Amino acid sequence: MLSQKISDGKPITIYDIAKEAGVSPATVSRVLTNSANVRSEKKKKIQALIDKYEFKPNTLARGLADTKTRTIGILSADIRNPYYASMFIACEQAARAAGYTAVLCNFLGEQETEAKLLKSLHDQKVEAIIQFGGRVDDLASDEEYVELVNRIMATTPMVITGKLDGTRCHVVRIDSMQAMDILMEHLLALGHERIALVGGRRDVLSTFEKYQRYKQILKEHGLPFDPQLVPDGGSYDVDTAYRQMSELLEAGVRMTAVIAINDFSAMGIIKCLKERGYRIPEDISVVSYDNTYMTEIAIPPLTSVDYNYEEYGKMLMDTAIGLIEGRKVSSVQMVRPTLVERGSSGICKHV
Amino acid sequence: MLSQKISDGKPITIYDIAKEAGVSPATVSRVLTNSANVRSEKKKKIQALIDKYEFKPNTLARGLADTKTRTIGILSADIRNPYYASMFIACEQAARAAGYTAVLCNFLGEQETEAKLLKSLHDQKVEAIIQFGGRVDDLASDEEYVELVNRIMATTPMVITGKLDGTRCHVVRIDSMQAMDILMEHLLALGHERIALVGGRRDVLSTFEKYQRYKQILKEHGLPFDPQLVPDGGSYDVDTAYRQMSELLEAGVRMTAVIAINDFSAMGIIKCLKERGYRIPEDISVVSYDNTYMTEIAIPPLTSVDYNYEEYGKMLMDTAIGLIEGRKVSSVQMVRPTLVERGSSGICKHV
DNA sequence: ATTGCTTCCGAAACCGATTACATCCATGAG
DNA sequence: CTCATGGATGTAATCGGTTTCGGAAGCAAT
Repeated sequence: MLSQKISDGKPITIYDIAKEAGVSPATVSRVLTNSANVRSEKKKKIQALIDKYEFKPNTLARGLADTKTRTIGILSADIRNPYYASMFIACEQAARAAGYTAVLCNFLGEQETEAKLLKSLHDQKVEAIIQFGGRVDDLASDEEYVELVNRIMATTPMVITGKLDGTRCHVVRIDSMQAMDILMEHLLALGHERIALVGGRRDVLSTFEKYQRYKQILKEHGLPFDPQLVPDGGSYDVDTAYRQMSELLEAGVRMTAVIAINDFSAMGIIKCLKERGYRIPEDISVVSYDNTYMTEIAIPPLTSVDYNYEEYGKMLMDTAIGLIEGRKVSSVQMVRPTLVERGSSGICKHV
Repeated sequence: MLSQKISDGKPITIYDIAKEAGVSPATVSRVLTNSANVRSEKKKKIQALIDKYEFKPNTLARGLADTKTRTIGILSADIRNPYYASMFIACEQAARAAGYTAVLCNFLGEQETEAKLLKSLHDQKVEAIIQFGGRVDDLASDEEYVELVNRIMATTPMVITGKLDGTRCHVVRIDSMQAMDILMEHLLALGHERIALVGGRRDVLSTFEKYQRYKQILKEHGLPFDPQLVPDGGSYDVDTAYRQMSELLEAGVRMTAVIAINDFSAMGIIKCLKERGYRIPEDISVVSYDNTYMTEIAIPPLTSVDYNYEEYGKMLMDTAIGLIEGRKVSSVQMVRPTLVERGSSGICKHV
């Protein structure tokens, strides 16, 4: 019924199985790990006992013996962000499927904690570390952090979602350029030409890339670039976007569509627009990135770019496990974003 | 700089420290665990070496030796729910502060996975298990699950957020009655008398209690109870609440306020009301439970009952750790909810 | 100096697995 | 009929700590 003999005092060990089967512990271990041939008659007998007692070898003892913890550390900025939560879930599933355990640590945006937890994961002897959020997503590498990561990587492979120049971290990230292409194509096709880009900080890699791509696309389409449409120094939360949008409108900047850097920002933008009597999408279209459940909550529902979290998380984890198990893994992989059209974007009527 | 000698091949062991300090490994262990007196002179010397090499005892070896993993399992329904995410963060912090590691598992609402993960946590030899969501929150206990939990509890204490009759699980939960009191008091004070209760299923303990308390409060105030105002068989998501609310309105049920079972439901309700031209709170007030960040996103911002997640998570973890360390812990503890007033509730004008 | 207590500390057992090495046996080749 | 060969298995070392046990050292009182 239940794993191990729980009601007894001491749990079953490999020795108990060995004794009852009339073999040595080594042989039991061999069938447990399938590491060597065992006469099929004995093998069956041993297996029967393992099943009978639902014997599970002690993780610690095993780990100590073969120096493998079968554990992967996940360093996350803040799991309360639905974006990270979705990725974690995918990682967790992938890990479990491969026989690993994922250990989650949140540093809550604090750089000191970020470093501390990274060390701590390493000390716990996780076999690989996946990090999303924090200094691995910044445009410029933090020297101190690079040094730390490099020391850790001497023994433990790391997979990150951004970049960290000066390290050999494996990277699995979203193709931000393409993410911008998708939204711009969508909006341009609807006839929009004055498109604002609100939220985010350009010292974050993905945000910077979107900004660059935004300019490039305009140029490719022969459209003018108006710096007023792309305020920097925002953030990724509702309030900041609300404020930024207010400033834009108060400055008299005209636009027919807004690209929000994420769904939170979009919510702030929508709030601001509605308060001022704008209709969405009739007067102004709003689109965003992340495709979290907020998109369904918004009125109207929000057109957003989905980052395919399941696939993303699985790629992160598969990469980590691949590195652990010595498989060849490409050092940079891209996740393809996809557009999810909803009611917040529509034809531009101001042309 | 960095924990352990990372760049070297082999990490430092207690033997290395012992040798360099000219003492036995046992003595080093004693200062490490502070388990016995060591002449202060030697102690200092040993401590200096520990600091110098940033030596961290191998977790697995230590765990194997003293049969303590210093790990606490957290079984969660789905961390993507911001409610659970906040609780997990609080648990994680409390665990870390006490020298434990929290291991998170999500069963995503699947009962089979729920049981499997519970067993798996036990097999991993976590020292205690905290569960939120799933069958521990149901009104009626699932027999099969009770049996499983009882076997696990023979060796591993469990702390849950609801109840599980037939087990000795420790309980830390929200005072649902009080949570209802708070909202009803708030609405009654504003003059509302026809108050709908939308969302949730009454086979969930907390929802059932709220429903019961709702009726009781009406009675205490001499107000009539109209079953039409309290549809059952809902859920905790946006869409279901949206549908339920639509049905209510189409059936011609009149009301001046709606209590949503959680913020998600509230969002569905608001959406429904707005689509039909109702103004909030002028025509109908909407209030809810959970006080997640959705409350700030809503237009108008949502009056909601906060469950004090930090305190809640910390209580859960402190209880778990207390049980592990053999302290006396009361078997049922209640978390006090608090009201957060925002713009979605206002004076009843229909009197 | 002897006795009696503590206090301090080292040797060795132990936690529960994996695995290197040695041994044994069976089999097919010569 | 022997010998080489290789598969199956057991013995024992090992992983890196903690902990029991008992001896040695320190100190006060006699």
